[in-house]
Amino acid sequence: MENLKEKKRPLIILTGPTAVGKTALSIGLAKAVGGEIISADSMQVYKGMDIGTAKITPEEMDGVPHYLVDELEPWEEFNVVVFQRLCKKYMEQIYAKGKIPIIVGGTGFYIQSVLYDIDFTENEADTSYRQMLEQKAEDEGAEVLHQELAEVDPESAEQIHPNNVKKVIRALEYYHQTGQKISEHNETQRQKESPYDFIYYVLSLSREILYDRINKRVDLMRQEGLEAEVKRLEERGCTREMVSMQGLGYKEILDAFTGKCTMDEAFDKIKLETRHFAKRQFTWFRRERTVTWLDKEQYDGEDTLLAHCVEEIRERFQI
RNA sequence: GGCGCAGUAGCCAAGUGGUAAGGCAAUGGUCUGCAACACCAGUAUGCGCCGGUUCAAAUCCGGCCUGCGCCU
Repeated sequence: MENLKEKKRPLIILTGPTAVGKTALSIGLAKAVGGEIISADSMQVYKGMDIGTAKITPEEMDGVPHYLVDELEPWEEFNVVVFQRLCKKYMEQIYAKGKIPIIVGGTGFYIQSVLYDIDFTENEADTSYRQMLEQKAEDEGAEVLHQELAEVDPESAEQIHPNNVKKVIRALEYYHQTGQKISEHNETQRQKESPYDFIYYVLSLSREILYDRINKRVDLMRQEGLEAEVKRLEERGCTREMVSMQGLGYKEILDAFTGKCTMDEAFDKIKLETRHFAKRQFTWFRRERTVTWLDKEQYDGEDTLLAHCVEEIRERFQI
């Protein structure tokens, strides 16, 4: 057992709510410990979406290799499964170079998928059943689908609220494709131990300061031309239905373009929804097992914080 | 100074005698193929203040305070 543990490879995770300052810390960290960065961010993968995602610039990267930033076109689909596959691939490349992968980003679910190597493989692209269910939900109501789920997988039905149509459909789809209950599958996945020797940092700030930073950051995005950025994407054929255009800051401005609201309202909404997002991220990280909280206010400046992390990492991984 | 209207949670707001709707915000939570998604749960022993009528008052009566409008 002890032997097996020795074999686990090192992995550093740096996450935290949006606008907390992950990017700034990540570069110093990568340089100090010999790491390369893989972004765990559902929106920064997209090319042409720079301002609204507060994407790191090539200059800011300062020579540190980054993966999963600017890799997909906005009309391509990105989701956990794709993320997991690519992330694992890049991790292998990084290990092969004798470096340590550092996963940086705020999408908790993506991090979890790699950290615990969650098993998603069970079907191929056939979406007809799902589409049928979506149609059914629309025609007959969410309750009906939930009833169906209750018949095949009562545990899931109990856990998933009837109004949460997306999750109900996924559970039904899973059962349809595998003949097994997703509640059981989830339970076994939850028992998994991470195949990595990891340090999971969650950078945090008090709500008050963070919300203030979010508001200011959105104001800055507006100044830097977020509106023009969205316009460009729209001209290239991006629509609200695309995964990329569901990102914060994109869907709202698209709405303003179609006259659903004024531009001022759109920006206010972006601020509000970004704050909501940050709150959800806190909820996620709070219940995540084995995380190391890094409260920025407890440290005397970024350098001190960085030094603390570097020391901890070196000791832990013996480098 | 006089007359009129208004005063319900952080904000908007329903309620005209029977024991405080709703929305937003704030907060907490769920999440295992759309996750920057989707979804859920609370939040006024209290209706500007004081007193009165009544079995019962946010609702009626009186006074006061504050805001707005009009008049002098």
